[in-house]
Amino acid sequence: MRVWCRRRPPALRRSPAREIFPDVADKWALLIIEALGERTLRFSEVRDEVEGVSHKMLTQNLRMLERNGLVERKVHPTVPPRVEYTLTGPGRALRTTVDAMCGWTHEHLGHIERARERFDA
Amino acid sequence: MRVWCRRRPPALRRSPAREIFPDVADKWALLIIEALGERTLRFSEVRDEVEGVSHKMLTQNLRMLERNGLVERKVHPTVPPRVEYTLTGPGRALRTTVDAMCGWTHEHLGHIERARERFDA
DNA sequence: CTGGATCCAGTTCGATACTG
DNA sequence: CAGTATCGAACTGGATCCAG
Repeated sequence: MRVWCRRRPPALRRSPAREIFPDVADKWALLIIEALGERTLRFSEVRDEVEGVSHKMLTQNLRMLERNGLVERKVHPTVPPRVEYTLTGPGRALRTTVDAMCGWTHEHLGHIERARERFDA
Repeated sequence: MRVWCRRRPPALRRSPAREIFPDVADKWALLIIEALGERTLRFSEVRDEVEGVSHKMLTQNLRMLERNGLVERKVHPTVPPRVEYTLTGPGRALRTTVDAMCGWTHEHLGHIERARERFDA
């Protein structure tokens, strides 16, 4: 298994990875992954954790993440149904990079806000 | 300056960081940041580097990145005009996390493709 | 509770044309 | 070359309703 994190990864141009990228570089996808973290959450719990996500967006994105093997979906055959979502190994690996991105956001919040003020003037 | 990368960053819910996040967690924004890297590129060079980006998307996103202080825009008053884009400090910091995400994509490409086949069946 | 389907308002995006 | 403006097609996403 190649470890790309050490050196600069290859360009995304014309790469098959480029086809994956849009699924991953998406606001809702990343927020859902971040919300799940190490936990196992029910559909409604994820919805409560991810501020502002609509029912539709949540199902769509959870389905997409499941399709890509980032999230495991476990259905309990009860009534009412209970469906639980958990990050898979690769999903958790991606989460660490999302964490870094969230960390970056918090760290540079001030810089960004100042830059915006300057720009908007 | 708090360093969030060590521990898990705070939740994005109801945070001012959450307002920044959509700008950053965007396909074109991340691809542009990745394309710039440590280099200084002209508008047309960025366009050539970022596969499939339209003129309009590129201007919009470069403007947005500039507004957020992630990219510096330098105009040379020549004719024809020459405009160069470079990542700022925070921009370069973000790029390292984007690198990690690209690395993750390459590393887990196989897993994702297999998961997709399974799911689509 | 979970989730699929439908409708449609609003947005996005690409193409095109035009400016300095 | 870089950038803006405009237009229409395509898509997105939210609301709603129904089903298991």
